[in-house]
Amino acid sequence: MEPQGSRHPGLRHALHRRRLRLHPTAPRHARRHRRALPPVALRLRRAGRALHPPQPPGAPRRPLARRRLRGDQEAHRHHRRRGLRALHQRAGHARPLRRPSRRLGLPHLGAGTAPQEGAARPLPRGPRRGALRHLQLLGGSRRPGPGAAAGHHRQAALRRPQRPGHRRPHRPAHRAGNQALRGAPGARRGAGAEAGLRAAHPHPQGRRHRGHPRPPHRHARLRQDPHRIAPARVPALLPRRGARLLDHGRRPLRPRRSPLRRSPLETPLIDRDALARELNPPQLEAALRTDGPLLVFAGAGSGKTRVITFRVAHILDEKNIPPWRILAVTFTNKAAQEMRERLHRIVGHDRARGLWISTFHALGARLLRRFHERTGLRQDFAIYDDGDQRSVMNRVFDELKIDEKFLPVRTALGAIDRAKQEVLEPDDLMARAVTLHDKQIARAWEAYEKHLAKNGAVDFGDLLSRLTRLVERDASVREELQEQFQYLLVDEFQDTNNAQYRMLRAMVNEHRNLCVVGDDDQAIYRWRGADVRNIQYFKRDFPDALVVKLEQNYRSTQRILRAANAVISKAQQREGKTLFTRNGEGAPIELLPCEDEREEARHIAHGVKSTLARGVPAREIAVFYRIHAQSRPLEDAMRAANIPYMIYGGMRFYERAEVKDILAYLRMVLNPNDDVSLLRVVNTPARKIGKTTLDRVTAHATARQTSIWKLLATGDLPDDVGAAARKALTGFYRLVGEIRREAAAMLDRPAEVGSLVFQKTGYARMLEDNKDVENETRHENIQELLGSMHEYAQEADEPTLSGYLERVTLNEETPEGEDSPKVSLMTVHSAKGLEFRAVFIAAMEDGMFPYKGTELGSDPEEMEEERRLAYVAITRAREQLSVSFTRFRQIFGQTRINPPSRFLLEIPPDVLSGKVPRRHFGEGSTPSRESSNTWGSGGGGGGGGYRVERDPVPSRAREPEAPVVNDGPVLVRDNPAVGWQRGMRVRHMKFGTGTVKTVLTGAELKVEVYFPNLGATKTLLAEYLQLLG
DNA sequence: GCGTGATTGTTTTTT
DNA sequence: ACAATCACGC
Ligand SMILES: Nc1ncnc2c1ncn2[C@@H]1O[C@H](COP(=O)(O)OP(=O)(O)OP(=O)(O)O)[C@@H](O)[C@H]1O
Repeated sequence: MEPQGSRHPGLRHALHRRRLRLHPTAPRHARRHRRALPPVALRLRRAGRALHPPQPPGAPRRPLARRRLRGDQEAHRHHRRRGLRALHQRAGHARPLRRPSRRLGLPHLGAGTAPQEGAARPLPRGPRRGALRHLQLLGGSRRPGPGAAAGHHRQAALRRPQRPGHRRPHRPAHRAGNQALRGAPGARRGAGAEAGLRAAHPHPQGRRHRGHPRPPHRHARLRQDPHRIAPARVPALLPRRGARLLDHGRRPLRPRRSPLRRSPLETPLIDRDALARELNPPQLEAALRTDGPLLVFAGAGSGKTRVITFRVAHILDEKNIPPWRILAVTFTNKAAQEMRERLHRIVGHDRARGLWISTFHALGARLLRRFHERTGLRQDFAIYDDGDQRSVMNRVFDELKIDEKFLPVRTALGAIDRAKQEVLEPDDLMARAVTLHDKQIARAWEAYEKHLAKNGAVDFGDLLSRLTRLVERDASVREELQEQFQYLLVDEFQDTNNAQYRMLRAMVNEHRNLCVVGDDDQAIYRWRGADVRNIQYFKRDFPDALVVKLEQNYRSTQRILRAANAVISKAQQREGKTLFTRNGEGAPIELLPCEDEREEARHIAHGVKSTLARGVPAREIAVFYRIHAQSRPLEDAMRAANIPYMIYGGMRFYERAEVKDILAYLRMVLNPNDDVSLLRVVNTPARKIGKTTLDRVTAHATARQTSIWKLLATGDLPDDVGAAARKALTGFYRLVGEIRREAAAMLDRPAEVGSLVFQKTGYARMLEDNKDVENETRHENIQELLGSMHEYAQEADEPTLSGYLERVTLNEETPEGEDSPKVSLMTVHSAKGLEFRAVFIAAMEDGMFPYKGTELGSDPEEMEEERRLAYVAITRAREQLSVSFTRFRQIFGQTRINPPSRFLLEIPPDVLSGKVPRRHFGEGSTPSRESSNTWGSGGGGGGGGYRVERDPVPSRAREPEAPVVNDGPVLVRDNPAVGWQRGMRVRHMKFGTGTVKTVLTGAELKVEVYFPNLGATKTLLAEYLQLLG
């Protein structure tokens, strides 16, 4: 297998690079340059959006009149008025997807047979769709894409191996849930994982399992079942949510993947019987009680999302409510995507079309565009990301002469963001400002808003606060929305903030059909302003709400659940809930003690390999870490082990300078008054427009209360701008003007505009002139960007440049999915809501996970959130969970020595494969090199533990650059304080007593010590410290 | 105006 | 470790 990896949105994808033949840089070669400029052979593809659901093959595009759904009529009028301008969000449009008609290797789904929400099914395999699409592209029904990018795309597609269609067993492959591993679900029912749980339910045997009666003891099942379904034959064994990740969110666009998609008519309606089959009694109640307020309050894996999806299905199918009257929202893109996907699966693409399923932010963007004239925004307003915000704020600070030392820009922006979460305005902040600091913030905010307005932009926070304010204050908007949205549903409600909750409350109409679903134990976004108390507020505000509790977990093994429950039970404030499972005991949770993070990564890679060897498909395996910075060694190890993996988040593709440059030009195409974008690119490529000139022009623009562009247009430049600079500025003005004129006719083809920009601005030339590897990479990245635009244009209903830019800033762009399954690497935060058969959690150490809250005097709430995060992490696992921790960890340029996570110590020993050592060095025992892998009690313990053979060659971490790691034990032996570690009490002759915060290694052993009486942390040589107690 | 080398922070998690 | 910013010299 080819090593491959990808990062999304900033994808690293070596294999793909090769396929694309964009350039021959070998991954290894490329990697060398990653530091400076990660080589990104990003293959972004426009992901499926429920907002723009596809149409089945051959389905005629619905007539405009019908597609133009109520709520968007107004927007549509605008659209007409303004031509093709920036109208990209409308319900219910679909571009016909060209794909082969499929035959289904499925038993007939009888009427009334509810499709399994989470269940994947065997699918017929036609030619690869991606390839097909491209072939058709070549066929020329579409205009040729932009230059090289499109060409590469096409060629790449052509070159990609075309696997022959696989034969699928003629039975619905249920998801390989922990239960039901043998009893194939009833064909009749098309049921999923829970099939095995229902004694009453018939169990027609799958071919493979014929003759294996369901074992009487569920217990034994997990461990015993040797009959894992071979992954290769059952691609349908997708992780429920992981599927989205790995299948790259295009599922909704891929009807052929769904067995339900033979034709819309064959997607069975979700009638009461179907519901009753698919849901347990409390779930059923929650799904059926469509009217009035409802709170589903339940632990992880209890089927909350399932309730939402079936409830929507029920509203659609039984109550015949048109889809555009149903709004389902959550906080993260992933959760939204998940709902969307599941809904499409159970209800079919056709009936799901037009549902409003989105994140709060995307909803904000969509509605603000629809009502833009009520808020004084342009319809195609830009959305500013962090960097843009910072650059606006820098300018404001210059203007107001605020000293960054006194008030860091990030502090100001943070305060503003928080204020926006509370739907406040600058005046409110000013009114409650006490200190000069507060006042400066309020002043800065005011100026900041002026700049946004002038630039025709909003920031992330605005998407929420402006919409909330609008709905709360503008009666006509409110009425319109209340009229439109008859049913509101919120997933992950515990992670909503004030603005979001208020938005919901304002949008709900007199019927109050608001269903919220959440789990206080999974509240992990407090740091972003989310407030779990919204659950309480909901009960207060809707006292007659039906509260449904779900207590059965359908996801995890007994052991995993016990571990999770143990960790969360120690949480300070929680409502408390029961959560049990009828699933099997499962394998012990495997402990992987490691020397350092490289070894840890190798162990994990090894573990992943064995898991794969056991037949668990790659897409059912995930590695979690607390922070992105941990991903690198993991990636390296995966690559070294030839494990296909995919990584999420981290350094984003769209944050790369060259990409942002092009995007900035594109924003200028839409709105040249966008000073932020202008300043970004005015001298890129270099045009001899220097800082001095720009400072002057900027100041002038501020003084004139106008945009830089307008100054250029009128020639109203400050006197002290010299002739050369003037000329350069005029040149830039002309250039952008020309581009804009040319682009005007192709705003519906973003990639062409992108290509135009790339060429005309001289950006392409700049990269070609100096052909070093970095520039090649940049070039490649831009090609990828163009490729993603092209994809977007192909798959969006109504592609617009503004629509593309919005997708990018809202992070909705998802990575291209090769069909090859991949192991997922992601942060725990991104994992929320997903589930995997096998999960590896890295760095379970105090100081890494929990990452925060371990220091003296830190907010206890931080630790609480870490705990909940640990709960989330553990509960993602269905069958197998491995946790690792290291003795030495190099992170942020330091080597730290952390004890194993306190959360591990709280897990009952009987669910673990071994003992968790309390600290790294046992009393008196100086770990020697050869025993370094067996400190603690090693991973031997219960079944499933494996030992990773020691690398005969010393790992790089132990080579010269980190001699202390090598000699660690020796140094430690030299010092009476055996084994320094965090949390130790020490005395220093000057500073008194303190607590060890961090153990650093270098030429000498240093530690960071916090001295409470000083209120400060000092870095000291360990030899000056005396160990207490 | 531009390129360089030094310095200085900064590194959680997401929209 | 690393990026972004700054100071300096051409
Ligand atoms: N009644 C049921 N019968 C069979 N399977 C079920 C049932 N309810 C839920 N499941 C399955 O259990 C798993 C967890 O469900 P779901 O994701 O909806 O839970 P959740 O409460 O949203 O979890 P989380 O809070 O962790 O996001 C899914 O695979 C789902 O299909």
